[in-house]
Amino acid sequence: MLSVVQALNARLQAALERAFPEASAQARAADSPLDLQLGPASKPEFGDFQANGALGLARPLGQPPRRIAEAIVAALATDPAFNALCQPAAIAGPGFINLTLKPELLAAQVRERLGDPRLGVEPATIPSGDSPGPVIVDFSSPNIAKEMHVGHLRSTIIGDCLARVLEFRGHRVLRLNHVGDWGTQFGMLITHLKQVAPEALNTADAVDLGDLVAFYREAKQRFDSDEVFQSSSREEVVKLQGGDPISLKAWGLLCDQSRREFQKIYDRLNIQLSERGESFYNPRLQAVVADLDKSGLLVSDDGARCVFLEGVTGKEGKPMPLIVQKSDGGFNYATTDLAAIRYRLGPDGDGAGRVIYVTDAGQASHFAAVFQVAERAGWRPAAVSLEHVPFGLVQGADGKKLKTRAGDTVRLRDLLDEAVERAEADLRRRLQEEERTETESFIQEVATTVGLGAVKYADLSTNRITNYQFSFDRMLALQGNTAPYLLYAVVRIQGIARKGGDLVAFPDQLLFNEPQEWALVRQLLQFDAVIAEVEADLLPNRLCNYLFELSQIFNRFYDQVPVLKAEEPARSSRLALCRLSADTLRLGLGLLGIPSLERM
RNA sequence: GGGGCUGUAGCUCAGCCGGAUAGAGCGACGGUUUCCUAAACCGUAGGUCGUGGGUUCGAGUCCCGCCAGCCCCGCCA
Repeated sequence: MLSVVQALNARLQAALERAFPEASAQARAADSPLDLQLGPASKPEFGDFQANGALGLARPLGQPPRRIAEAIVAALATDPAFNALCQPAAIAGPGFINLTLKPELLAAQVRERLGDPRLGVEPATIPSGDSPGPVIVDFSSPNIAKEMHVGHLRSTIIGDCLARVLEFRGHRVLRLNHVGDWGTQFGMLITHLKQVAPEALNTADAVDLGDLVAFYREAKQRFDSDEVFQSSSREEVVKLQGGDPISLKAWGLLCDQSRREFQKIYDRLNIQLSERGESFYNPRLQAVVADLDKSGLLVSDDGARCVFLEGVTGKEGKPMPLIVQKSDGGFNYATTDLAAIRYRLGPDGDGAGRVIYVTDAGQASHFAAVFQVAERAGWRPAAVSLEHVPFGLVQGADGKKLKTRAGDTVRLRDLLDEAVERAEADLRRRLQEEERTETESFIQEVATTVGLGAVKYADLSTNRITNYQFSFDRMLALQGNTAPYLLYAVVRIQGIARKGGDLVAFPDQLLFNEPQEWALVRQLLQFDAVIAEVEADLLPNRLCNYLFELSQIFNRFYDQVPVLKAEEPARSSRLALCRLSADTLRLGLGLLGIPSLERM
């Protein structure tokens, strides 16, 4: 209904101009045009929209707000275009203007969306002329030679959802997996493996990933305590970076092995990603430093080469540096991130129009620093935005970082297994209670969809910036703001279809009489506005919240208004609401990365 | 010491550009099934929006101070 909002706003502006021509002209001349503050109604009884602007205009116009509202309402009353959209505007309280759309208009809007695969969501407007660069979503980013753990959960799920929403809007999206596949950790690992498990370095899968993780831990320990080991590790890094074939082969084997493990998780979660790890930027690191030097930003300090940040002071009020080349000549993650920005924005690289980094909130200052340097180096074209999309920690029931009972980090694989197992146990218990019999493949499909969907939904449904408390019991609960509740709403509609409801053919005119129908109509028509919001604010919980409310409103409708047993013409119109509800829920869930079910 | 984030019902959380009487779910208590899957629906109770100031017609929302928790701060990522 965004187009309706736009039209309405234009009518309000016109009414304001006619009611207060001098003041409007003056305000426009002063470059601060009067605004009637059109927004959604805060309560259903106020109608569809409300304009709050009259209150704020009282002072500049020197009149009581109610009289201003009256003048605007009077102007609206004589506007045919307004009258085509709305019932007569009403003034309430101190000067709010309440607007209610005409029922015919709402019914026609619903009719238009039936069978529309976009459900009223406009494709992103592509500026004419040169083709716009892709939107890059940088997410997931596990480390080679480590297993994916709960720390990768949020980035992976949130990043995928944002990418899906942007793709649906019609943007070209590059989903980049910036895996940690380079740097000192490989020096350590390779050096250690040479001594304890040399076969791992020249034979694929000679050791399994779990062992590799253990070797990694050992290597790290030796690195921290053994100076000889430390220096041979550094030599190993130099060899690797220099392209030594033996080191490169070993590195390649390790990466392949990890990659296959990651892919299992991504396949399971149905997540597409293009790997472009840190190593990709290795040949481009030197140029970063050279470029910063050329633009006069580079300063040598204590043997390290760095850029001093503006507006960020450390101890004793001195500006903080961002180190881009260590005193030993090596590069660090800041260099890699800068090289990535330069490549992603540059005409010889991706030429991106928007770059989104989905990483934990702890890296906020790092990204602020890196973005600032990129900015000052002149790498960011004016229209391009670099956005850090931070999220909070995953916590256990104790409010601390989620760990296993033994105190280890939780492997993602185990976490997903447990979600599916619990969903399966729930389902089997329910089947027994209801004396239903279902095939094994049905049980597996439902358990998998519910279990994985619950994990995703729980993560996406809270505002990502806050820490989030992980709880299998809550996310798998059958009622409340959970994946199973939403999935069930879809299933109920499928039930209507199975019992003979035609969800395909509809009359030209839809007729609604019941308040439950109108509530559903109004909610269904908000979909495009919600998608626009998610695209702008990158907050998936807005979409979750919308879908939850839609499910609630649908369930109320389903409970209180008969569909199949209704007489025509009500029956067809109600079936139309069922159809649009199902399509909206399925599409919405799909954008969250959650497939829907026919039965459950 | 500097910076960031958070603080809303017993618990978990929403709250958009500052708008009308601050919302939801869970939990608690009470009700609804000859009817499309009750994995649902309806109702009741529950609040000093951490705290003190300020801005204004109006503040959970904006600004400043303070308190509490978490996170980051030169050669790890």
